[in-house]
Amino acid sequence: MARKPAPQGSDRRQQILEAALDLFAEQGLNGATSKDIAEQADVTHGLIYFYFKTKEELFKAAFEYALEQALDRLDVAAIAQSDDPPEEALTRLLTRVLDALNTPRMRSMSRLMLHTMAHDDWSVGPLHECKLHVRDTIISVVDAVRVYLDRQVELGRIRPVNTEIIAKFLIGGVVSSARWTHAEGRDEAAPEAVARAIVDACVRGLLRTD
Amino acid sequence: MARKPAPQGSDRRQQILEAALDLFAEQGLNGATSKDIAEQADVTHGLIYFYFKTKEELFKAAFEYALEQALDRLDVAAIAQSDDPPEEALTRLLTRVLDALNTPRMRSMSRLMLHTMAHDDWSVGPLHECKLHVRDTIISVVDAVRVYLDRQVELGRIRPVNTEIIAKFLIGGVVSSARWTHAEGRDEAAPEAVARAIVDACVRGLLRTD
Amino acid sequence: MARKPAPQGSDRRQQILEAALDLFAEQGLNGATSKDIAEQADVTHGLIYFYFKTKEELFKAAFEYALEQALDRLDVAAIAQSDDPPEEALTRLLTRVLDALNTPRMRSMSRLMLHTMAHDDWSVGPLHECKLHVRDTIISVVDAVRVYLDRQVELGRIRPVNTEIIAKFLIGGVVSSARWTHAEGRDEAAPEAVARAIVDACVRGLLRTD
Amino acid sequence: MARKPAPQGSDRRQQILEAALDLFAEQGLNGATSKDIAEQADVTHGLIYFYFKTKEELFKAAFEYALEQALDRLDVAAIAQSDDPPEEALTRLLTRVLDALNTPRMRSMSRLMLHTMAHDDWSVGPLHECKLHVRDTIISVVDAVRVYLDRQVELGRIRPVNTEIIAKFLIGGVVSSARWTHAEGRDEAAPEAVARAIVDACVRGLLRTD
DNA sequence: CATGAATGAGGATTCATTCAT
DNA sequence: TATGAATGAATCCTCATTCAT
Repeated sequence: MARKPAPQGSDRRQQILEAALDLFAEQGLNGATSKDIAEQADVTHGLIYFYFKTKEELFKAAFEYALEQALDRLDVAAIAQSDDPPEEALTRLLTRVLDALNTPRMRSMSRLMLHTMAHDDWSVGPLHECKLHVRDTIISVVDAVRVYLDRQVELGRIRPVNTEIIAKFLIGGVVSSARWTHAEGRDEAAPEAVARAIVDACVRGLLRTD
Repeated sequence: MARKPAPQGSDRRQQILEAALDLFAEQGLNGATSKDIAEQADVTHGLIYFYFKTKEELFKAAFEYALEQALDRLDVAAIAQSDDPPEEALTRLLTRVLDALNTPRMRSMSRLMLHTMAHDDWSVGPLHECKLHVRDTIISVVDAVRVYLDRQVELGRIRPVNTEIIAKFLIGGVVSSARWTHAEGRDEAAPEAVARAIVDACVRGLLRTD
Repeated sequence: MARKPAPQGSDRRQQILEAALDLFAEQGLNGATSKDIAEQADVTHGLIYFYFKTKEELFKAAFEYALEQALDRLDVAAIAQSDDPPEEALTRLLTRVLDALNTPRMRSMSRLMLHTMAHDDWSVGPLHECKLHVRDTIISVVDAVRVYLDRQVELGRIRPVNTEIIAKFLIGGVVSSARWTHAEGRDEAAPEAVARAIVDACVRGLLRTD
Repeated sequence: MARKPAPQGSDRRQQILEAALDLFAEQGLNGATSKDIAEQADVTHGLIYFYFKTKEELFKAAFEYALEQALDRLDVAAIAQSDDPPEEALTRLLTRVLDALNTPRMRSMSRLMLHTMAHDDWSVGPLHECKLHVRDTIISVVDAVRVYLDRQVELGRIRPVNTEIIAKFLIGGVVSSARWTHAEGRDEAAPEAVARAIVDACVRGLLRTD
């Protein structure tokens, strides 16, 4: 996931990548046509095939470009290594995820990932690599959370629970609820409030104990 | 140009709907071709257009057909009205959701919903109605959970929390984690164990209190 | 051109014929679909093929049905046999033609004829017969006028001119001008006034002689 | 998927236009398939849609291309401005019209116009524009004749008649008679002889005056 | 007679991809 | 590098026609 040095003189390549990312995210692999992408990138149709062998290659490239940006933003390493107590650390994590998903670019990303994961039959070729890439990315995020939780268990700060399940659940829950809220078109509490509410419930539990 | 009599007791419309559901779910609206659908439905290509005006109309019909089945299975009404204590009621709910998502049909459904929700520009026509339908379905499920939680708050069984956020989070989390687990290809703990782990963590809290 | 006795119980056949006539006239052979015709005839799609072997047969049948009506109305025999002086006889003729072309049915007819004549390659099958039929009809009308003119020449009432050319010219001119006027959407002088103006010019000549 | 270089000095757009003109004229908008047109133009099927957005757009383009040629040939301005006496001027006009209609291209044109005018329901889109174009063209020709006749009336060379009606009648008559004669398949007197006969009759009148 | 489901060939249109320039 | 004309396979959809009921 280290950033490949940009090929020489590749403003155009970059433009195409950005346009592709937007359009693929909005319309899917089939929905976005190479012509549309060229137009949006302000580039001639044929040029796409100078920089990318096929549309699927372009898809993969756009995908990787996006995933890189996303991971940079989330900074999962910091999560895993944090020593802050659960309430703080998790609130920070979920807030960051929610914030990330609120930029248009990341919303595109998120959609792209859905599209990608939803394909049963991309079992070969560039599209298969995409799926693997997405899977790895999700795993790396979930794992970071799991590592953090495991340590907290060791430290005796949280009860011994199935940390893998909980990690998936935390990330998945916050992503889904962000998506749904957006889809509903409702304005909603600020990301941080949401994160705080979720963390409060999960960390302290729902039961009334007083 | 001739006409083969319909095999006894076969409902071609139904066959088409089922085939469409599977293929749309796997490949999306654009990816699944009308020809593929016809083939899978064991029906001639042209017949699709006898029963459905356009591909989008078919998509919508398949969608509604699936959503109905899904809602029947989940039986959201029972959730809302339950008086069981949180631990039991929520475990039952999440187990049911996870179970539901484990049938191929429901997995198709779930994918179909992702595809559908992911489209920003279906703002008119049959596809728009699909989006609304999905949104309504999600809302109805989330609402059932919220209603249940609200009552438990009133009854003093759980702390006063933002029940809307928690409801979304619970449902979203379990759906996402199911999807990811499936995508990883790993076999995993039985749905009920997952549900129990999640409920245990959320209801009692993660913090060590002893 | 004698009227075939209507086949028993053939309201339906009649309905189909009428509907076909309207639609073919408006949209041409290819433009009007058998389904449209069935719908307009208030008859099921399949029934058309009980009464007519193919769409082309139907076209032909509708055509003949229409030509019959048209010829009845024009009563060309009366023209040929008239002994009235040119000014009167021709005014009457042209008026009748213009009147005929003003009913919707006849306007349909006229369009149908245009469509039909315009096809170079209907050289076999029912469509060829249609072309021949139209040609014969036109010839029969033109001939009636020619016969009348010839007689008037014999009688010394009109100068010896090429009566065939003049006959075609008279009929063609009045038909075309009717069509154009209609196409322009302008309201126009009454048919009789038009006929009178034309006849006046042609019969007395355009030159100032006083 | 490859690309053959355009044969030297060939204008594909032009080829398509010419082919479309011929086929539309012969078979109408629906009758002529895009595939046929491509074949006749010696061009691949897909290329049509590179130059023309839709078949209707192509129809319109072919039409306009043809109308332009036609108007150039007829040189209506010269008619309107002529000061020659009626007999000469009109004979020249009608001869030119008849000559024009004798080239295959103009015969195509004439048929195309028939097809076009015959459609009641082209009330929007490119086809509507076609109808308007045809109407304008006819009007411009008829008007040129009318202007000429009006002047001759002023000059006292011809009697005061309804020049609009007569102009339509002259043009319409000569066009129709040309069409019918062609449809009959008969060889016929030379265009000039026909024109002369018609003009002789109309200008001097049919009545015997000696 | 009448129905309407079923068929399959064919039509318009799109689009990924190539390649001469 | 960059262009845009050219290709052809594939797609959605229509429609004349048939036939069991």
